[in-house]
Amino acid sequence: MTNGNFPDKGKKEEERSLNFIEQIITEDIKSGKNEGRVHTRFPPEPNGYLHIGHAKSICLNYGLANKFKGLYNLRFDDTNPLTEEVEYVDSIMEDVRWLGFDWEDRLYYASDYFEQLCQWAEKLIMKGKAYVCELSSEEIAAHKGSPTRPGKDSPFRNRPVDENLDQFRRMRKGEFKEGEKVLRAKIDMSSPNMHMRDPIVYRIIHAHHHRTGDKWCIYPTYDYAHGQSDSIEEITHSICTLEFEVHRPLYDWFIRELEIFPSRQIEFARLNLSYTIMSKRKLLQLVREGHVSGWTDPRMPTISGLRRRGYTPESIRFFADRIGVAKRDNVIDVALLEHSVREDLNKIATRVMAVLHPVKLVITNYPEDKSEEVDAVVNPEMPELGRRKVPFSREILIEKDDFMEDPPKKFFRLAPGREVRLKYAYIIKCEEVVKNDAGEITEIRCTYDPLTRSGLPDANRKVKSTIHWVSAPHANEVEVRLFDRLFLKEDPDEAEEGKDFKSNLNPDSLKVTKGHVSSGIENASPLDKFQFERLGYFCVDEDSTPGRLIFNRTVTLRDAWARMGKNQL
RNA sequence: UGUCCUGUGGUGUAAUUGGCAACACGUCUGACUCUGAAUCAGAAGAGUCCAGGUUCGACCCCUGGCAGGACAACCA
Repeated sequence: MTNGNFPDKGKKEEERSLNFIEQIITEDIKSGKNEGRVHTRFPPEPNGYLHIGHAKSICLNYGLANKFKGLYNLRFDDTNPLTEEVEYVDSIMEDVRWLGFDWEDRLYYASDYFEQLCQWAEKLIMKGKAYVCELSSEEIAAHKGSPTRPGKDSPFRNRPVDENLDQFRRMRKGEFKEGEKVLRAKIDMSSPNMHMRDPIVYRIIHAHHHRTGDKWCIYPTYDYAHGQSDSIEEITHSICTLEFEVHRPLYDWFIRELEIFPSRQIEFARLNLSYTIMSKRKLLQLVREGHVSGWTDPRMPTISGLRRRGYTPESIRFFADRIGVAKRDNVIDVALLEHSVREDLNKIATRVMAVLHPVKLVITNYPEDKSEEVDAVVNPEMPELGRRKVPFSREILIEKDDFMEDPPKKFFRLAPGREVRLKYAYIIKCEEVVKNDAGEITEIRCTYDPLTRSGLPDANRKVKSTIHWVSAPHANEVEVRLFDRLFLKEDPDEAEEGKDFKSNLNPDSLKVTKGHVSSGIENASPLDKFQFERLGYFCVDEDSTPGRLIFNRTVTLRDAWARMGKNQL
């Protein structure tokens, strides 16, 4: 895995200062902790698709291991059979692999550790550090107190060890109903840290698990399973997001009581992106309620959505690298993500001319029966890819926006009496505008100067701008999906009273239109990336059929003209 | 009226035994241009949450505030 298109990255890596996690690891190595070994892991729960926030975590974990010549594991945190599915397991593996990370033979599941976890639970019981509690979930909550009020002991707290052991084994055998009993760690009901108030270790769930089937009816909770899984895999640095900071004393408590390998938990601030939601729950809601076409909808911040949108793994890794790692809450400007793709796509995307909002242009002094081929570059950033022929004829289509009947001073595209260069072809001059009864422009009539054909010795007369075009009789018709941000507000959760994030959904986040493309896309297949010159980057969608290509707009090009308009408002 | 975490340009991240704040995105100029892209050159923008203290000197150390966030799921 390289960042070939981002040359500054690898070069400056040495000089770049370390983030706080790298500093911790550096110190650990220096002090000889874990014999200098570094082993990280990415532990997704298979209850949804991975999103760009996960990408940050994946790049962090795998990047750390790479940097310190260590190892990384992929581990599914599958301790809740109610919400987890194989569909998610599969998508997660695909996404991590696509991002460019290879876990080799280190693919694990927390569910593989259920037996060990259960043995350790018995160990806690025998040490008098865990007990079976028969309070209802409401009663347990009530006994828990609040952050500012201490809790009360459960009446089952001082059960004898034998009884606890017997009860727990009967829980495992399936003798009880869900919610009837739980196993709790015996710590401190008056701890200022809520997580230390006799947290639940095992609960009864009579449900089919995607991997263990019906073997188990008791399942470990996150707090109990996660740290122990880290320990079993001898993870040295267990990196997670900030909300688990308050769990760390409990994480350490289990490891200490069980006397097992001491993994160390380190927390960092999760990624937030402007105009984007990152909550799996809310993303699921968008999917279920049909606001998007699914988890892979190109407007979704999911890895699979971004992939379908036309993002490259390189661009996402570059982005993850740029945003940094720290502990303070942050909101990254979505413009940085867009900058990341543009930077990569500029270098790799094949150039093609396409007109999305066409208006007919007739070159009146061009012979009616003639057509020719002009010479175009495949990608100016990679001249070695060679050149391509583009058909040209008397009738072409140009972008509506590239013509103005009564242009302001700053507009230097086509207008009556003005000259403009047709990219790769001739300089033309607008002579006449034809309108229909409604006053709409139906045709622009121009003359061309045959001596200005690109490549000719006298072709380089200065004109104010160059526009793209498509020969009307040769145009390939395609479907184009123009995406815009899914939410109108920078913080989608900022909604009016009684409304939620969905009230900020952008009604125009998807516009479907017909595109007319010149040659160059004949052999395109899904995920192929193009730049439609002067418009943006586009990617072939998987919904394409042999007869009809569908293009997704990944991002527009930066557009100084559009920005001028924005500033005037 | 708890515990823990965090506070540096618009945004994000730096400043590594304390030496008057750097980089990226964004913004704005200008050059170049057969993509109003890319590229190149440049500019504006923070005096580091506040108040004390230690020190020749503090973003960095100490004290006290203030602000924001996390924690009361048999979710992870």
